[in-house]
Amino acid sequence: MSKKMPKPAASEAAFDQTACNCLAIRQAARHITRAYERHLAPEGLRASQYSILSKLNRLGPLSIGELANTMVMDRTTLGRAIRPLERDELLIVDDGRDGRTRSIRLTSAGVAKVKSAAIRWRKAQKEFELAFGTDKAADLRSTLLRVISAA
Amino acid sequence: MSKKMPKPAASEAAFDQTACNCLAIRQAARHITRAYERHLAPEGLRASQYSILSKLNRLGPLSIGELANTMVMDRTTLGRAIRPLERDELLIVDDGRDGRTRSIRLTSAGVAKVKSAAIRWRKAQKEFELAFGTDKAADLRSTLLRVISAA
DNA sequence: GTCAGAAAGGTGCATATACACTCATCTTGA
DNA sequence: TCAAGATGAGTGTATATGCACCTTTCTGAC
Repeated sequence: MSKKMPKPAASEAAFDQTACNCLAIRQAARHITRAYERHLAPEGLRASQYSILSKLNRLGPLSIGELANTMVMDRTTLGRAIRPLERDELLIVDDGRDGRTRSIRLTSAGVAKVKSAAIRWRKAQKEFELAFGTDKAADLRSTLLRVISAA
Repeated sequence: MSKKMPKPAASEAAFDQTACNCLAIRQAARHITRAYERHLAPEGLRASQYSILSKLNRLGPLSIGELANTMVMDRTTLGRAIRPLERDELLIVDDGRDGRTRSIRLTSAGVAKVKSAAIRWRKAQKEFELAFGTDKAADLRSTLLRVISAA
């Protein structure tokens, strides 16, 4: 067997229990999320909440489904994720273009929150890229985009 | 400003709201997790549950803290994650080496579950690597390991 | 031996995540 | 016009995630 081989042959790689792509990315995601959330905590925002506000700020009002798509998130997950933000009056959900669709948009408080939280986000981003490398981070992001579009 | 520049200068990259490392990795993690969980669903296992069982199978009995560390997971998260597995009698938690520590180990049903689930896992792994590339996947995993150790 | 601090774990709380299922609305073809 | 299928969203359920705070147990210095 290949017990002592440092690298299994490519044909065997898919059977190496220690080489799980899913575990690898989930671990890294947990790690990075914790780091970013430590920075965002003073604003009372979780990482995904900041992402949602930031997206809305850049793209303008979106439906539940549209926002979920841009976040690579299940529609039902997003539908619940916006509730704390709605409760805190950072965004408003009202009727969309037809009777089925709902439209999510930032309030002025939401816009202000994005603005102040962005300062924290930048620190998190800088901290990560200082340790990991700015170019490496850019490469990683583009790789992760390919993950989403490829598989 | 640089509205039409396809790539902001490196010095500005950290301020590009669309270049969030945290969002990028969380999106990709959601995407991959969904794919793997679709394969694992017939076994009644979530992705992290399979990871836990697989780790225990390879490493033998571990304490809560040890297992949490190897999973890059908070201790309290893991402490709760094992409960469904304990309930389903795939693992057992008993006393560890001293009065504080607890020891988690697979039952024979747990070992059997890892074995049957591994077949599904292999299919998920193959499916992903077929679309993304086996070598690219190996590169990605090593990059993600550096993410964890670097930042 | 005792007490301070470290170490291991558990609980309360809030949010994150997605599937199966259901409901309401819209669109389209007959 | 109206019924079938498509589309958008909400609910029920179960697990995932980690912080703040707490208790128990251990370890060392004295």
